[in-house]
This record gives sequence, C-alpha cells and structure tokens, in this order.
Amino acid sequence: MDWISDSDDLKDGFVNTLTAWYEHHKRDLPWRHTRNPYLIWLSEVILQQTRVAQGRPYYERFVAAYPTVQSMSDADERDLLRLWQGLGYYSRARNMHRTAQYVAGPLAGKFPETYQELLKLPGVGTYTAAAIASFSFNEKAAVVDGNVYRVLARVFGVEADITTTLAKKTFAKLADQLIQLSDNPATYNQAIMEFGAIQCTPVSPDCLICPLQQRCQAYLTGRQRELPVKSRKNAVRERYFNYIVIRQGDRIALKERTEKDIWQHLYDFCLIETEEPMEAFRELPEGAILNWVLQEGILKGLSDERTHVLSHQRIRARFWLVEIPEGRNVPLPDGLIFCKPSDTERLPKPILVVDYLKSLHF
DNA sequence: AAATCGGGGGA
DNA sequence: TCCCCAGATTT
Repeated sequence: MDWISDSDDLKDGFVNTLTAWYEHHKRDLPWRHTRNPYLIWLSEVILQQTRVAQGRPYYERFVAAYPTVQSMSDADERDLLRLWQGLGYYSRARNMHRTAQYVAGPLAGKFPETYQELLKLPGVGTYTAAAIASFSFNEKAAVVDGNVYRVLARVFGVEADITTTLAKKTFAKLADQLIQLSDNPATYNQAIMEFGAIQCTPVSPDCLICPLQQRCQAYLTGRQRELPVKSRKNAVRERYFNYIVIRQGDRIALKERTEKDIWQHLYDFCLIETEEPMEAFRELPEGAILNWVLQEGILKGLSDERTHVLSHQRIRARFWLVEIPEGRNVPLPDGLIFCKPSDTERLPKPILVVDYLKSLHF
C-alpha cells in the first residue's frame, strides 16, 4: 500500500534538507543558548516585526536589567518603556509587562508550557506561542512568520495572497503538515526561519547555492520575484506636528501621550497638530494658557522641518524653542510638567523627540 | 477583513 | 524610493 504519497515524500525531503542546512549555517545568537521560556519569550516579543540585528542589543540590555520574570514583574512600566525606546510598536512593552505580572503572580513564576496556554498571554499571538512552545518545550507547533510565508510560497509554489485570511490558513496548514514530519520541531522551526532570513531572502535570494534548488517551484519556473504574493499596500497619512518646546533654565516641559494615537505612554512636548505646515505659531487658536506662555516666553529657535516616517504616517515636525525667564511662574498648559535633565533622560520618548533633544545640546 | 501600531536597513 | 522585518491587537 502506498501510504507515503509523492507529496509527503517531497515534504519530508524539505524538512530534512532544511534541518541539515541549519546545522551548518545557523548564526550564533544569544537566545539560542537557552531553553528558559522567560528568555525565549523575551527574545520573541522583541523580535516581532523587528530584524535580528536591531533587536539583539535590546535583548542583551533587557536580560541584564531583568534576568527573571519576577524582576520584570516588579519593574516600573516607564522603565520598561524607556529600555524599549527606539524599538517601535510600544504596546509590545506594555503587554510584556502585563504578561510578566501574570506569570510572576497568578502562575507563581511558572511559564505556560503549551501552545494553547501560551496563546492566552497578552502580546503572544500564534507565531510567538508556537515559537515558545517549540523552542522551550519541543512541541510540534509550527511558526508562521514572514520568513516562513516566503520560503513556503516559493518552494511549494503557493500563490495565495498572504494578506488574506484564507491564505493564512493555507500556509498554517502546510506549515503544520511539515512540522509533523520533523523529529526535532525546535530545530526545524529555527531552520525554516533562518533559511528565509539568510538564504531565501526577499530580494535576490541566493538560489545558485540553494539545497532546495531543484525542488523549488519558484526557481524552476523563475518566479522568485513574484512569490510570495502580497497585495495590500499601505496608505501613508501626512501629519504636521508643531512642537512648542517650553524651557526654563535647564528644565523642559514634557507631557505623556495618552490619546488613542501613536506613541501611547511616551513623552513629548507641547504639541499642536495642524492640517497644513504652520509658519506663525503666535496666531494659533489655542488655549489661553498656551498663549500666555507664548507671550511671556522668548522664541529662542526654530528647527528645520524634520520628516519622521512610520509605516502608515509621514510626520513633518518643527520645534519652536520657547524660553521662559528664570524666576517667573508660568502655568503650563494641560498635562505638561517641567522636567529636570535627569528626568527628561529617564522618561521614554519617541525617537523624533530623542533626536531633537540631542541637537539641543549644541 | 482591514486598520493600526515604529523604526531601521537593504537594494 | 520601495519593501519588509522571528506580528499582535483593535476596529
């Protein structure tokens, strides 16, 4: 009886080839020296939508600052955000803190050990749950990330649009079939992602020395550039940020961002957003308090327009530095608070603000 | 199902 | 420029 179909044979070769390839090509990365689920989880959250080269130094700093889930649970959330500064997608840091508190508290320090249980943690979705379940506990849970979409789409010639729900299910099913054939799901999951990151890259994959070359639908039909199929392109919104940087002595007025917008719980300056570039800030229809600040203050400088690009927004920012004379007691608008240099340094801020503050020292 | 959430780096 | 990165959550 033919209980192994051609298709299964192909898949088996794929799994074995990738696993063998990995043993010879894997990078030496810090989170590959442990099975500690806390450290694996920490690395995976940091690496969500983040390149290894960018995330690695953050991982090192987080491990040094918070070596255990208990220590992270005990941390001030602002300190976590400050350490996260520059990584982007800041809700990851807050979800990370919530998970740390949940594990350290109700779970008594014991990390969940199965895919289904891991999935319940804040900030842990299908990818991260599969990663922890396999890397730490060797569960046959298939990771499906950007690398996996690309490798599977090319090798197996899957033309489904990866932005659609149906395609996600198709890829997840294929990935699940594949990992069932593996003797070591932890290694296989690492292997397919590493292969996508190093060999089967988005642009100009290194097909000439590819061990899957003669089994790759994309290579055999010259469609490496067309696969995977990804339709949706992001509309970029234009925004104009006019920052009033209120300074008195060495203190600067900062404000926590609390609205439902980018950079939640990070700190920036007094912000006036406009639909068009603003030239004369003294004519703004704003609150009386701000007007008083602007009248009492002395305009010390106006920065060039800086463009800050996010995935869905292009922000044009200008910074108006307003000096309040020492000794004068000027009430600040809404949530603004004067911060001494050490506090300004300690608070989490968007890179746009960090860069401006650096330029201020000259 | 689609929108939203950062910042950086490679080609 | 454009693409996309060890995605998750909200709308």
